[in-house]
Amino acid sequence: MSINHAILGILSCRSLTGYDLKKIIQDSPFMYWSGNNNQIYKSLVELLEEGYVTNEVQHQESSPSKKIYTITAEGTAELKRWVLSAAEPPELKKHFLVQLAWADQLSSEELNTLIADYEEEVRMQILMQKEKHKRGTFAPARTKREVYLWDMIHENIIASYESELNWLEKLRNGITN
Amino acid sequence: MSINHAILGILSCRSLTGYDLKKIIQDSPFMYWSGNNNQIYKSLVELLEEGYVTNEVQHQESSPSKKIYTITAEGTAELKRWVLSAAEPPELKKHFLVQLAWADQLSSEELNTLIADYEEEVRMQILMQKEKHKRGTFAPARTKREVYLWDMIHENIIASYESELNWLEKLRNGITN
DNA sequence: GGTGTCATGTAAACAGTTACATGATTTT
DNA sequence: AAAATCATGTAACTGTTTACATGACACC
Repeated sequence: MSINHAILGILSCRSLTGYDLKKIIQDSPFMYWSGNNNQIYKSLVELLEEGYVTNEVQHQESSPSKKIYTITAEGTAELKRWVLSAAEPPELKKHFLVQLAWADQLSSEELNTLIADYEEEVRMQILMQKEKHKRGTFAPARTKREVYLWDMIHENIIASYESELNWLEKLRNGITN
Repeated sequence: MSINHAILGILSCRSLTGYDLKKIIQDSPFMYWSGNNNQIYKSLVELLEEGYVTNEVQHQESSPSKKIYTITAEGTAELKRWVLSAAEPPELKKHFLVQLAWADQLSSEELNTLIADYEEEVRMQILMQKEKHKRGTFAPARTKREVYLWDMIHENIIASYESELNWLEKLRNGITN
């Protein structure tokens, strides 16, 4: 459950509430967790127990009270330790490939429709990612290098989908109707 | 839980035991489930209850008895229904991007090491995929088109990793040490 | 004598999703 | 009048992983 580390990362930029974190994670293209309440609020309790964050309750008139979470020195150290930890290969779960594997029972028309539907989905993802990036809800820019890294993260995601589109074109060309 | 459908797909090629299915799924590059016992044997019970498969117990001298599962007509119909169902976008969970997002606190050397480690991981994945493909434990080849589809599935995975390597090169070039 | 393969299954834990619950304010 | 936003949290379920359990045989 490394959403804890993602939360630590976000909190290393600025202090936020669980509600804020939830929105940031839901809107993020690369923090791939759904960002549901259960995950966020549980993680924050854990991080609190481990001493990686502290919180300050802020009562507000005419609004529910907030808990503003702030990273501690131990939290910052743990974040760095984790960032340096062993890189893992990407987890690529392509449901579509499993469908395609058993698609030989389909007619040419059905197969073409299936492929077209997937292509449509991929194009939609690209649009959504670009839209998210333009609106740019949350992007730290503490140094030039950090701005570059975040741009490259965005590019990575776009490149993945575009590689998928290239493959789809080749797939389509190879299917003799 | 669409591992059920993947199992139906495999059984549509030939009748197999849970143990066989486990090995096939574990060795498969695109059937992304871990293929642990719990998943396989539970799925088979479910598929049996739904009437999508039947099984035949085969007692063996000097070996544990087998249950050989065979797909039914309803199973074949369900498989086709699922193959035609709405295509989903790929699920790309890149742990590394989350690390990179908070990597600005690292020194140039540390960052380079992190990137090099990831590149190594990706290269390793490519080798493993190609090795799996060469050994080719399970690949249906009932028609020319099916052979083509399975080749393209393999190519898709390789292309994904290669796109990652291209991006890594660009990332490395853009980092001014 | 230890490890690996064949073959079945269960238990416990962890991760993740959807939905529920509250309650005030603001927007449509 | 209904829906969305702010803000917290819980409950129930599904999915997934790791580990346990059995037992015979084959290989080194």
